[in-house]
Amino acid sequence: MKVSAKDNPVEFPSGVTPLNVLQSHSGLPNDAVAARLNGSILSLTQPITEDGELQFLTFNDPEGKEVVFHSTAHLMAQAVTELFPGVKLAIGPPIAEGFYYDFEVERPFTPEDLQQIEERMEKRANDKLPVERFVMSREEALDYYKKANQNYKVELIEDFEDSSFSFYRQGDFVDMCRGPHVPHTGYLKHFKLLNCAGAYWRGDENRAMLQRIYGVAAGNRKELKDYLQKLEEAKERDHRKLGRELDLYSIHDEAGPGLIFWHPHGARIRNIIETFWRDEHYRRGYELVYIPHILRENLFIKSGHLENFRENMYSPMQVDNIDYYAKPMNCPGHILIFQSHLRSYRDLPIRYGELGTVYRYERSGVLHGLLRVRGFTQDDAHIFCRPDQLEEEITGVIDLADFMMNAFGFDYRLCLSTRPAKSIGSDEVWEHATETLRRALEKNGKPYDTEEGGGAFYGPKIDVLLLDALGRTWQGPTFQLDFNFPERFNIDYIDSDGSKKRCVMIHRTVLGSMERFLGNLIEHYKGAFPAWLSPVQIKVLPITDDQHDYARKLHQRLKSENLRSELDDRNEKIGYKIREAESLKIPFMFVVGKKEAEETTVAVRERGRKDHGVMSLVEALHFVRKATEIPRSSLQMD
RNA sequence: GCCAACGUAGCUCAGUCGGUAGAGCAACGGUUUCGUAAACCGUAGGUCAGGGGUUCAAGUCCCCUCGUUGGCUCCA
Repeated sequence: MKVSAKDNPVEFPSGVTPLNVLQSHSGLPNDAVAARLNGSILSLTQPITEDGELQFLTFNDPEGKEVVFHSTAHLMAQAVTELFPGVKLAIGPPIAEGFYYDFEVERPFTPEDLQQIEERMEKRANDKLPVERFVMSREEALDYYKKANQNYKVELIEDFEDSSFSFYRQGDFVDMCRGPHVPHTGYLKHFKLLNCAGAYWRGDENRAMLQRIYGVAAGNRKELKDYLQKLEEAKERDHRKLGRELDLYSIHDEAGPGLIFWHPHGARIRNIIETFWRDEHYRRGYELVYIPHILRENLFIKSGHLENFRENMYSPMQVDNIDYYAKPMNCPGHILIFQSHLRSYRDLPIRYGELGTVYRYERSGVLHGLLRVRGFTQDDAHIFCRPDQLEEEITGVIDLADFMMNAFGFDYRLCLSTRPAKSIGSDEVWEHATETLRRALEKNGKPYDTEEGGGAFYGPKIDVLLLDALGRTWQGPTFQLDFNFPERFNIDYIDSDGSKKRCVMIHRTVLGSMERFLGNLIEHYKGAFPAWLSPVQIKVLPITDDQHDYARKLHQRLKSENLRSELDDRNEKIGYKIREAESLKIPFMFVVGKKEAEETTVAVRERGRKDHGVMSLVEALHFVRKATEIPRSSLQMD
C-alpha cells in the first residue's frame, strides 16, 4: 500500500496507522491530533487500508480543532458519568468556539459541580487513557443502550438507518460516536468548562429539558488564556455596561421589559444616524413616508399577520367595538400608500422608506439589552418594481448596505437564503427570484454564502452579517423578496400594453433596527464613537477660574460652528477633568490655561492620551473638522 | 415560555452562625485656583426588588410574584 506524506510517497503495509507514519518520519507536525486521507478525517490510530496522500491536522486546522473539541466533550461526559452515576447521555458535538454535552441528571449542575467535573477531566487526561474505536451492529447497539437505560441514545440509533454504529471507549467510558478522536486522553490538556444551562432535547420545547455544559478547549496554554481574555474583553464592550456608563439609554421595570428609553446622548447618536440615513435615502431615489402605529384588525387579517405572526403581536385594543393592533411590521402601511393610486409601469420602481417603529411580543427569556427588545424602529423600506427591474433594485440595495456598513466601519458577510420546505409560490417563480438574487450577488463581486432552505416562506432573501471589532458576527440588514403580499393585496401596475401586471416587492433594511444597530455600534467601537457620531465632540476644559470667560466664548464659538461642545467649568483640577472626559470617550479636549487665553489659542488633546499641542483657533477647527465630517457616498446621479 | 443563577445607596461591591445596614466612586456643601487620566475636609443618601411565611428576632431561612444574567426555542 502506498501512502505519501509531505510529497514523499512511501510503501507501508496495509493497516498502518497515521501515528505509525508520524513516528517513522521526521519533519511532520509533532502536535498532530488527526489526519486526512483522500478527503476524510481519520483518528491517528485508525488503520489505513487504501492508497492516498496523508495529511496531518493540528489544532490550528479547522478539522483538527473539531476533533479536539469533540474529544474534550467525551472527556467531560466521562467525568460526568463517573461523578453522577445514572446520568443519561444525549449529544455532545463540537461547536464553533468549543463544545457542549447534554445530560439528563437528577438535579441541575451547580458551579461547584463544574469545578469538580473539570478536576476529574484533568485526572482522566493525565491517565492518558487510549481512545479506542469499535463497531457494534444495530441490534447490539440498541441492546447495549436499552440495557444501560440510555433512552436518548436509543432514540438516536432508531433515527438512523445504518446497520452498524461506531463507538469509542476510553477507560470504562463508552460513547456512540462517528469520531474521529485523539489517540489518548493525554492529548487534551487545555480546556475549561464555561457554564451550564437548560437545553431542550433536540431543541424541541415540548420535549425534556436537559442540562447542557459548555466548554472550550485550546491547542496550548496561551491560546486558552487568549480565548478567556477575549471573553473578558467582550464583557468590557458590552453595550449594556457602556450604555449605562455613557448614559445612552435605560430600561425600566416600571415601564416594562424590552422597552428602550433613549437618554440625551444616546438620542443624539440615534438622531445623527437617522439624519444621515434619511439624506442618503433621498439621494438614492427613495421617498420617505409615515404611517400610524395602530391599525385595524382587518388589515392584519388580509396581510396574514394574524394568521402567521399572531404570537409575536401585542393583544388588540378595542375602539368602537373594532380591534386595533400595534403594528409588528410596516409593510401593510406602505402597501396602502402604494395602492392609493393606480400605478403605471413608468412610475416604477417606487421605493418607500421609513424609520418605522414596530412592536413585537418577545418571550421574556429572549430579551437582551438593545439587541432583542419589544419595541424597535426598523430602517425599513419597501420597493415595488417590475420583474425586469428586480436585479437592478437588488444591486442598488446591496450597494446602499455596503455604503452603510463602510460608513460605520463594519466588515460584513453576505448570505443568500433559498426556498424553505414550507413556502408559497411556484417553483418557477422561486427559481427565477433566487437566480436574480444570485446574479446580483455575483455582479457585486463580494463572496457570499448560501443557506439552503433559509429563506422566508414568502421569498428568498439576502442577509448581511456584521463583523464587529472582535470578529463576532451579528445579524444585521436583510433584503427579502416577497411573492406573498403582491398576491394577497393585488399589488399591480398598468403595463405598456394597458394590462394589469403584478408587482414584485422587496422588503429591506440596511441597518437592521435602530436599537440593535446602536447596540452593535456601541460594542464595535467600545463606546469610543468616531467624532462624527459622538454625542459630544469637544470638551472645553479651563485650567482655573481665570479662564472661564475665554472658555465660555470658545465653547459658544464651537457651537456656532455646529460642533457639539460641552464646557467643564467645575472647580476641579485639569487632570480630573481630562480623566473624566477620557472615560466618557469624548474625541477632543480643548484645554485652555492662562497662556491660551492670552494668545487666543487652544491646547488640543485627542482621546487616547494624544496631546497635539497648542494651535490657533483656526487650526484647531480645521483639525477637528476632518474628523467630524459625515461620510457621503460618491453617487453617480443621472 | 422553559432550566439555572442572581437582585443590598445613582454605580461597583462587602455584610460571618439569623442579633437590627457598610465601603469606594458619584451627588451635595466647604476649602483649594491647580498645565494633560483621581486635591482635601465634611454632609446626605437604604421599604436590603415586591409580597407572604417561619422565628423572640430575617438582608440572611422557606414560598409566591416581578426583574436581570447565561443558555434553549424564536428573531430586526
